[in-house]
Amino acid sequence: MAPFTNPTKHSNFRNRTLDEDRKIPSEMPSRDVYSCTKMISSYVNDFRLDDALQLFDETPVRDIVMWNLMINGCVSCGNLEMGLRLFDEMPEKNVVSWTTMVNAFFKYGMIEEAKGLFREMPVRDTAAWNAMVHGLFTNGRVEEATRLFDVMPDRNVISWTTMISGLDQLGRSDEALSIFRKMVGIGMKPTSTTFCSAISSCGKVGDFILGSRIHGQVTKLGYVFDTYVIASLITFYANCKRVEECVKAFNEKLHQNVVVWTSLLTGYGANDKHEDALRVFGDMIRLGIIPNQSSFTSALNSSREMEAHDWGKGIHGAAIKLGLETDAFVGNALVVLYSECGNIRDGVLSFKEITSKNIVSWNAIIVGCAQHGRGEWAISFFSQMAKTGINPDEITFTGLLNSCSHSGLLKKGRHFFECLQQHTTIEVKLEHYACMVDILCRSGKLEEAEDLVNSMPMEANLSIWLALLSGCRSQSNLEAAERAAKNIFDKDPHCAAAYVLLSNMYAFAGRWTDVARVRMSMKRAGTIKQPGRSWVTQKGSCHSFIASDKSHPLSEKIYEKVEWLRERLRENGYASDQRFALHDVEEEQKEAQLWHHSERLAICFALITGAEGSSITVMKNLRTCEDCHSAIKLIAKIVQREIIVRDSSRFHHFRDGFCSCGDYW
DNA sequence: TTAGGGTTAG
Repeated sequence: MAPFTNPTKHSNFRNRTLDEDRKIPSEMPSRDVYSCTKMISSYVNDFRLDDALQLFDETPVRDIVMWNLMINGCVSCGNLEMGLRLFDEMPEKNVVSWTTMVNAFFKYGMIEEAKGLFREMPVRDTAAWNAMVHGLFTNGRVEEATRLFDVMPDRNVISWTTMISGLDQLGRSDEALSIFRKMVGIGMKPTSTTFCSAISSCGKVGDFILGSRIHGQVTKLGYVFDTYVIASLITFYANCKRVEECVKAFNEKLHQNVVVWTSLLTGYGANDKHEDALRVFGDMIRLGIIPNQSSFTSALNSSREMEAHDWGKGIHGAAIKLGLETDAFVGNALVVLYSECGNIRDGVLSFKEITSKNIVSWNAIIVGCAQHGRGEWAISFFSQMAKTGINPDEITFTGLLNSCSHSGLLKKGRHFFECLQQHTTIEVKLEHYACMVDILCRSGKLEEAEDLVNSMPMEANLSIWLALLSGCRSQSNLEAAERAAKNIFDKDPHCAAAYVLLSNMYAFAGRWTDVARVRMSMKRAGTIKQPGRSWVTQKGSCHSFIASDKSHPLSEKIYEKVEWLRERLRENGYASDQRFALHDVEEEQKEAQLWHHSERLAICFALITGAEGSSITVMKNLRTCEDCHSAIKLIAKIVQREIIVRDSSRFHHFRDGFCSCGDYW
């Protein structure tokens, strides 16, 4: 070890490792309290509590600063008990010691203990009062915090800022802004911290005028280069849908701060500019700014919005390298990304990686399984969730009921609905009724479904009546369908889905006069049927098709593939179900029409462009027709590829001549 | 220039 001329006074600890430093005090004849305190502080910052405590124990002379630091160190390293023991043992306590302990209790959610300690304090300064107000806010006690602020003897700028940020963070940004106005009114000068919270509030309530005015003020005061202020400004402009202003605020200087970058990334996402968001994410990585949990969450959400499965997978890889895939926010985003991009297997794997699963994680996986018709998986996840002690909420039940509907689980569906109504305090909402109606309809219990709609405690909405109407279609019950349709048209005379369902039902029954009548009323109502559209996303580009579409650059090859498949299917004895063509045309034309449905064009596009043997994912805006459903089962078998189709309500996994929905959708 | 109180993205 290098000799020291005067290690006590002049040792320079910079450029040394903690362990090198560690040797110094024990070799010194009399330890300097100041340097030991500094060392303890370093250990604590590195979460090396044992080393900190050892040094603390070995130090013969300990002043109150060291005691206070050690208490705080125990608490911030997660050992409240030790902190409390030191607090009890310390020979003399000052106001800082008491405040440190009050904060410790709040940190662990021990509100009553914190309040008790505050009452016992022999002396309370403004910082102690501020700690109380802040602690109450962070534990959700808005009213108590406000009351305390009202009665505290002195208020400084920190007291006011605590109020503003506390209210803002608990969703009461309008009240936060009135406190801000009051503060300015009495002549109290806000600091950059105050401005941050006020700007955040402006964004949440959409007060563009006040936010811009504050922006002017912070510029004048020279706070505009403060990273906190910049990040708040970017988010404020994003919330106000002023993306250009976000970019302007960001471009004020070259940033190295991850939060500022993430604000921009998230801001783009919040304004549906997902490509820009992902570009920002790429720039961050190129510039060596290490993305954190939030950056990953936003980037994954943007990938999901773009249905860019391959990009999402790349971002997932980057998250794994940083060990962030186990984080709940990142993990939840991954589960939703994968399941919405048709890849429920990776959704489940990502879910399993999450270390601390929260209600959002459980809901994400249950809803994901529901969308993919994996009812049994969803129910099994639900039982696992119950074992962890996390209580289900209304989303969990929507997911469960949807699972039962998409997997045809009538008994389980009834059980969960009854459970929701009788054994929870969760409010039964319209969507729960819609799911139950769906379950009953799809199990052939049309009458019971109608009874349920008629006996509901609230008025049925459009989607409930539509669920019933769809049920009537699959049961071919025209009479009940007409009743449901009447209720729909009473509410919305423009409902395209209802016109289409009804007219298809008449066409099915060969009642062409009624078909014409429905089409006529649809025309009179000025309603236009939404055209069926299917698309495939590759490397962030969306290739979209409508029926008989010839606009794609690869159109010629796509139609060649269509003909090729048509021939292969015919060889396999496939006969198309021409009831789905639904037009008064020659038989041959009807078949050709079916072959030019958008999903078949999209599948052929994916077949000629995707890698050999890889699975194909197609998204569709409407429900897949039954003929396409049968055809795709065979196509999957012939080309030996998995074909995943997401229609308007769920995912279908076609493989080897079968569909995961079991022809039940 | 070693202890307690307020801030940014999701």
